[in-house]
Amino acid sequence: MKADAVRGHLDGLLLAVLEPGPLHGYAIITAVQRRSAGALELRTGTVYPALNRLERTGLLRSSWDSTGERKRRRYELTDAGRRALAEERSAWQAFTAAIGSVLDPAPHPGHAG
Amino acid sequence: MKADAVRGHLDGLLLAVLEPGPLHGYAIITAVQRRSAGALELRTGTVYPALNRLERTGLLRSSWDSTGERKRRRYELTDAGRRALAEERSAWQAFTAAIGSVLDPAPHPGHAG
DNA sequence: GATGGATATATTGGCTGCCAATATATAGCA
DNA sequence: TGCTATATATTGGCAGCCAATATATCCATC
Repeated sequence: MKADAVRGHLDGLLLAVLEPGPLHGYAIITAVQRRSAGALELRTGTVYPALNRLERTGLLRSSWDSTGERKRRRYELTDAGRRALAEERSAWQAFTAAIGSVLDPAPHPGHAG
Repeated sequence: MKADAVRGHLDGLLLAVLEPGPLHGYAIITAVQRRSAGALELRTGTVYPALNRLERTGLLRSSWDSTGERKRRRYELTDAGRRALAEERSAWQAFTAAIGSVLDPAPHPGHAG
């Protein structure tokens, strides 16, 4: 998978892995990696600024998790974030349909043949 | 569809619309638009440099079409272009599988419940 | 014969958005 | 004391597409 591949779809990825429940940044990275079977290896320079931005725009909320060990920032979806995730999913459907139909055109469906 | 959406997939689109037969640049743009049901509107500033690049790298070959009317440059796939198209298609499959599996994870298939 | 739109090709400058590199710090193991 | 994994953060760079612009022909309309 080429490095730049997630361009334009990053927000959806981050929101999606946070859907089941809160995670901290590092765990978000490993979750994306795991769920994509190793295909997507996001960089910290990609993820942390993005999380920050998503919090600024109200799609995520964060809190410092001090339950014991290392300091972690725990991110969770807001209601707006859940709505945005739904939009990202339908945008993804539209995107793959558009590119897919050019890449592999359906051979004239409909009107009997 | 956001303007920047084709980023990273442009070459595949151009190669794909040329698969059935040669086209000139303007027709390539309208073909992409038609095959995507209007979702993808490529710009000349996107397409012409890309066609040029694809010719330089040997995936396309071009010739000036002087059969009558307006001057047109006719592009067609080379053998390398056909191979590249096949690669673009499998890369697209891998890409959509990767993003898709993060965006809509399959709920634990296999190993019985 | 002038205007305007569709067809057709081409180039330049700019910006978005992700990556690579780098920095810092803790914890556990050898 | 050194190595690896965990954990967060920032900076600089640049690939790649778009917007804007330029040119030219053909055809319809006025």
